[in-house]
Amino acid sequence: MDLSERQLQILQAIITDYVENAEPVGSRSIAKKYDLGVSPATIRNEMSDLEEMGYLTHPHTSAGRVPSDKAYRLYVNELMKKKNLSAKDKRMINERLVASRDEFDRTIRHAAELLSEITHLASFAMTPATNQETISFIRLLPVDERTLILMIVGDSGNVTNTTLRLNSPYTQESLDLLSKNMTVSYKGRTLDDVLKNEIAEDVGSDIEALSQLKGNVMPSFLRTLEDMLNVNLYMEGMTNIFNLPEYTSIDRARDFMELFARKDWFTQKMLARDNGVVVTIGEENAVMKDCTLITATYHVDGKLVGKIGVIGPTRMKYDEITSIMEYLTNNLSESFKLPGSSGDGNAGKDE
Amino acid sequence: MDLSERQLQILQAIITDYVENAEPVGSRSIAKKYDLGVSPATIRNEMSDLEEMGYLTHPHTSAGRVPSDKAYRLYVNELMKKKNLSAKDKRMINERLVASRDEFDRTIRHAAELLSEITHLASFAMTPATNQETISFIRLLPVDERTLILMIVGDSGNVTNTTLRLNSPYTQESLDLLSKNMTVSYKGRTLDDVLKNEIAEDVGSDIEALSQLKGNVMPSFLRTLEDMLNVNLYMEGMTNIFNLPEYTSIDRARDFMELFARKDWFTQKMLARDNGVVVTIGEENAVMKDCTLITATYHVDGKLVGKIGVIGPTRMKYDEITSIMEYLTNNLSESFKLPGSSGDGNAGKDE
DNA sequence: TGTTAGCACTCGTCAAGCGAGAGTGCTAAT
DNA sequence: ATTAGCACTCTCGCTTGACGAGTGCTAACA
Repeated sequence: MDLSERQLQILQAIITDYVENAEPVGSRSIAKKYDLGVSPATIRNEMSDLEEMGYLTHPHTSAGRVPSDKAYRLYVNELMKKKNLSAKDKRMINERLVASRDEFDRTIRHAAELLSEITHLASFAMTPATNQETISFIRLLPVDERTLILMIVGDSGNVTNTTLRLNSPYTQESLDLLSKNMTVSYKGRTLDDVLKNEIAEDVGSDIEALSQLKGNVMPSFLRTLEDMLNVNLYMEGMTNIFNLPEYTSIDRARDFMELFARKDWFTQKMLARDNGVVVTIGEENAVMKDCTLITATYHVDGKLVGKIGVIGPTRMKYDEITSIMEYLTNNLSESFKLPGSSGDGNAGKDE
Repeated sequence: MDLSERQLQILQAIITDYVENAEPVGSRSIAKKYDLGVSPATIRNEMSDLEEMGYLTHPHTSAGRVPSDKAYRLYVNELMKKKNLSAKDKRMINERLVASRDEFDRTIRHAAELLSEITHLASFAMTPATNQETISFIRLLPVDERTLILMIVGDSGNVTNTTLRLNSPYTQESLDLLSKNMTVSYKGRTLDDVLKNEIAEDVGSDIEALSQLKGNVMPSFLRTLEDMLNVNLYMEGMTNIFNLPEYTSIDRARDFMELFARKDWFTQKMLARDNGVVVTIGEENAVMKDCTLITATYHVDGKLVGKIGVIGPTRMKYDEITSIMEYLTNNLSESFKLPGSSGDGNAGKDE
């Protein structure tokens, strides 16, 4: 059963008012503030119907109405109009977001800070998931007779390296051989794949020196792969929620803060979300049943996908926040194109 | 004016009781629980004197007494007896603290987790400050015609490296030359020194190619030094404080949580503290005036110094917590000795 | 038939008042 | 110097009553 035009207007008014004031809104105040051309009594009747349909709830008999998750969902899907960023917010992002590929993590973290500053909510940002990245080549570089650098180059140009110190000296030949050896074995395979299957694989080799070197290198190799796979999560502005009336109860505040302590879990949940701007409201979301979570994705070289997000009470300015996040992720994606590339981010890439 | 034996006993009893129950303690309950052989009235008189001397305070006329910062200070300095770790805590540390030099940061973080789990308070751990570390040598390693690895080796064996991608190709000779060049310039100088003075120094060189390469490398070099200097701070168990009666007020809880958001500032404050086990109570400490902060130091190779710490209300079990921290830092220091070294951690080190 | 005015009713909040309980501080007796 | 006794103070929990906000229903109206 569809809602009438008037019901939609009333619902919209209630949502607007409640988002603003965080207090149950009554029929009279709607009639006064929003010019709907009907009396409070009529509004009351409509409200009663809306409540029956599940769009509104009632804290207690004589309180005003509060929008339900379902109402917000309707609002986000149908009623919400795209909002233009305020000049102030736009300027803030343009001036303060100094994105640089070289300092990837710092940029990401910065974006999260900015996001929480603008929205006055808690926010986070994650570096891209790299489990679909494939290995281009592996190289071992000599440092001194017992020290070497292990370098892994991924297909998106992602380069990671670690320094290893062995218990015994190695030879230059075995180093070169192992480099080739490993490159042949792993080239084109995804990090995920290698990490999961490599433990079982045999390390054996004909040449004694090589075999020994490989035995020394493999643990570091696997650990480095793991590091490459790790998604970094930065959470910012968690304490912002203390300013919101819904978090004056210690218990809710505590629950919220627990997110901080469960970063790994949270990261997993966020990785599982779809790309693009995604809004999950209240019960819809698996993280905090009484919060709304909005995530958006940015791209690196038009390929790898990272996420940023905002967490707050279901009562939030959906239109503004989604616009801000869209703008911000577009900016990030633009900054993270390969240098010199113009279009899809694949030009100028050759190994 | 010194305290009498009886006054000390009473003070001790009040502290013990208050630490346990978090409620103002009255004369009657002390007389009952602790066998001091005097009546409540006598205790009342003594309490009154103790209050006059500043060891106790009075929330209001008809409440019991609460120990002041000064009382805790006296307790920590004079009254407190070293406590043996409970077998349970000892076992927990021994079993769960898998310290490994290779995964330094993870170990440190783990230590913080453990500490907050045992003490049920908020805790933190910092990686060592490296500002006194000196540079041993610098090396540039070729990867492909535009990519190279910059490696900086410190005197304590600390190795850091970054991958650089240049806009234009470089030559092998200029690479070798620059490596030597930089090593000569920076060998023996502290990271701090180089970082502070290098921006001013002239990049100029006779050879054009070298000069250009150097211009490309220097920014990364400086940034990498900065990374080496950065102390990592891990905070754990912040939400533990929600279980304490002193943090049922949202405002205090918020103030506490703000620490999370001010990690840089916090790190600076912690670096400024003395080594060893340091207890600062309430007003004594510059971080949170109504908290107690206990820090302790661990050593790496008997040289670099990192810190772990506990933050909580002034009402805490000083004896237990200091013992735990001492035990934990000893364990860490032991684990972070150079492999193969026995005594001062300087054997087996040769470049 | 949809809309509205009127009114009784419900519920939460706030302030005031009261009694109980805990603890002190003083005084006088030991 | 210590202690028993007692008046006094203050908090806490409970109840009460007034007030305000808001609803839901009914009857009148266009």
